[in-house]
Amino acid sequence: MPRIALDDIDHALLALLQQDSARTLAALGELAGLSPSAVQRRIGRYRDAGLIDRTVAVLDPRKAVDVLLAVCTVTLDRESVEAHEEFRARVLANPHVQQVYNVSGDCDYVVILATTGMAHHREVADEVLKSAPNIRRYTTMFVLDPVRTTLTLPTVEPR
Amino acid sequence: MPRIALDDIDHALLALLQQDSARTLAALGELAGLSPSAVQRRIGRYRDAGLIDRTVAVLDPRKAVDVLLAVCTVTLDRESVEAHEEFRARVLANPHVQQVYNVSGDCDYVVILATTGMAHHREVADEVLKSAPNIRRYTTMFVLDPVRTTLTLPTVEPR
DNA sequence: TCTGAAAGTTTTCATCC
DNA sequence: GGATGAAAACTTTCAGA
Repeated sequence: MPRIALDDIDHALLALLQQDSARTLAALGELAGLSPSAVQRRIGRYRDAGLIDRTVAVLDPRKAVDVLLAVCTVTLDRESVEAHEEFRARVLANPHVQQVYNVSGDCDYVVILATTGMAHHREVADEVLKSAPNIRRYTTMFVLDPVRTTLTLPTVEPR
Repeated sequence: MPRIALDDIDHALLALLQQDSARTLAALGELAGLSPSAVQRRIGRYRDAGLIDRTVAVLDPRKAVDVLLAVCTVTLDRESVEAHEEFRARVLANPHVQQVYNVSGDCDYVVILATTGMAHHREVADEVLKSAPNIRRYTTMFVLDPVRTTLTLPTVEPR
């Protein structure tokens, strides 16, 4: 699965697909200046290369009832490979762990938890963070307002 | 646009759609135990209620070339409504601001920036955070590994 | 190798029960 | 909620640049 070379049209298509993937091949072709079949071929290429990981419905966290989001920072006990692996396996096993980033800086991981309320949050946080091994400390910031929630990535701008 | 009552099948459908929205109505019906037309009606209801905000393609940040993610915490100068509004307008105007959360706790906002490299990051961070008004301080944690990146929300579990 | 077009298939949509 | 027919979209194939 080699790296895929992207031209200007690819960047346009990927931007469009990240905004709204429900458009038809014809509509995408119109916007990108390409025929529907050409658009389909390119999208197939993105999928085959793993560049497009999946297509999903995004819920509005303000509309979903009883959603509680929390941003947690996590510092591990020690920088051993085993501690990292154990931590990753544990958070990845929990479907309410929405996002996990291994970071450099003040902490080792930033984790976003998505639960259905404070009771649920305590349950998940306890299992994943509080009563878990290898964790030196963690902080919790509850989300008051999810101002923007996207996963949009830039594709390299052509020069 | 009233709040929508969800039953067990709705929760199953919403979970499925958040995992993979490319499935056909027939496939969804099979999994949820419903006819294709009933599935279509329910999905239409989610859209009308704004519960499903949009459908998007998700890129793999590890496969996308030259993607640099950073998690920033931001503390505003003062807790005035104007300062918050000014900050929100500025970050929302920038497409490389991937996520923004207003939080309670150690800081006021958690921001995730998605750029095409360090030069680009500096440019965006400078515009949005460094040379911006109303910001008392901010921290930057660069992402070494995006272990999990989803926007999956739980829908309330039926009792 | 990539594009565009046409034929054949599947899915979706709207209306009915 | 389920079923049917019409419309639309997608997939495949093929020929040209």
